[in-house]
Amino acid sequence: MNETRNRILDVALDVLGEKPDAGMGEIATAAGVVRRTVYDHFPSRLDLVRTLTERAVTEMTAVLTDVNASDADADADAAWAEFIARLWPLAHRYRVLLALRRGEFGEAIHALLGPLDELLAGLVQRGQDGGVFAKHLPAALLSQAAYGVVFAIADHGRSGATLDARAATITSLMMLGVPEPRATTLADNQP
Amino acid sequence: MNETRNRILDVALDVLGEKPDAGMGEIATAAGVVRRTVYDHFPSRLDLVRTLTERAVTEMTAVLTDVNASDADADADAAWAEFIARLWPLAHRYRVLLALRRGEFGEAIHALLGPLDELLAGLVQRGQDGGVFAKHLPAALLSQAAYGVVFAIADHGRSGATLDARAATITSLMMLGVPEPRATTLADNQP
DNA sequence: ACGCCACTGTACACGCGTGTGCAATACTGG
DNA sequence: CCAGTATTGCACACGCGTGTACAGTGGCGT
Repeated sequence: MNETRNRILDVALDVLGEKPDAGMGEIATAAGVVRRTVYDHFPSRLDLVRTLTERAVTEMTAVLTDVNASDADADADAAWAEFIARLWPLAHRYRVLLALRRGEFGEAIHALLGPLDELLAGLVQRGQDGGVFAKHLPAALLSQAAYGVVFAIADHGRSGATLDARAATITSLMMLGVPEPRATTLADNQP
Repeated sequence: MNETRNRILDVALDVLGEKPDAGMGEIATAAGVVRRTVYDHFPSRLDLVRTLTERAVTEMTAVLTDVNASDADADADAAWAEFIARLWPLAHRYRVLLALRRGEFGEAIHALLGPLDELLAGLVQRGQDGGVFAKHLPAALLSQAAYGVVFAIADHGRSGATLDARAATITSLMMLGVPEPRATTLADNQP
């Protein structure tokens, strides 16, 4: 059934989130299904992981493009703050991507994440050009570092606490070069 | 011979730096030795990794305690800047620790790194108490995030370029709450 | 009732990395 | 030159995860 497939996907995200190198067996059991069944839906482990990643990229890209569209006129720091706020629930859910990017399928995963990386870099670049973000690092690196920290914080105490969302927003803004008072204000002005 | 042992250790650091999940075979070959020989020096893979980690912790701790001692009177941000500057060559060398911390021996490695983490948190705490570091995150988390970024940058373009040391120092200082002008100054005042 | 379909259960082949055993061989210091 | 030690070269056992094969079972709609 298609419901089973989605359940496997959801459970896999949880399981891999806790243990990135979990095997098909563990995932199957956690999904209340037999290993063989998982292979019926996903011919190989890579297929599973790829599907998961595509899902993540799709959702995150949607958020980022939406933010870019609605804040096209605002300062990049405000856009970033809104992005992180809306990204937060996803960041915790897909925190496993951090670990997945290195190891086994790193190559394949990295490729899927590529387009998102470019969007991110673009936003940071806009901020640097506008003078709201610092230029101690090229946009490509700085954006990676900043959202890497966001994911790292999301991985922390294991829950999507709103408190942490605030901290993640502030921290990432500061490392982007936004002064603390302004960063705090932006983080608190989020819905 | 003891020289062989050290060579294995050195090579293992390189190999694992490139590919954290490299097997004993790859390490042995890279060291110009047979797999069996590696096992003569390190009974298990964990022994090898643990030895490597202990070495890293020892060297890094030495740097941090030394900095703490010589800058006990200075502001924490200056101490941090000096710490990163002196840590830099090691950070690149031991960048593999980032990956090692998760996966297989994560537990064991984490334990070894514990004492160092505390030192780090202590320094950040001092900065927070002194008002030079921001308090958007508890010292324990903030310190982890900050030196995580340093290692991440060290892992980037694959060389211990001095330029990157500067960027790493600035970035970490800013996320600790140090305003950009001050962060830049501190980064440039390093020997 | 019947057939379709998802899922189960079990078994097997395969590759791969770990760790061990042991005889043979190179090397080094006295 | 000889002894002792480091290193080599296989061989093997083991565990583990992947991916496949195939017969069996349960539900569900028509």
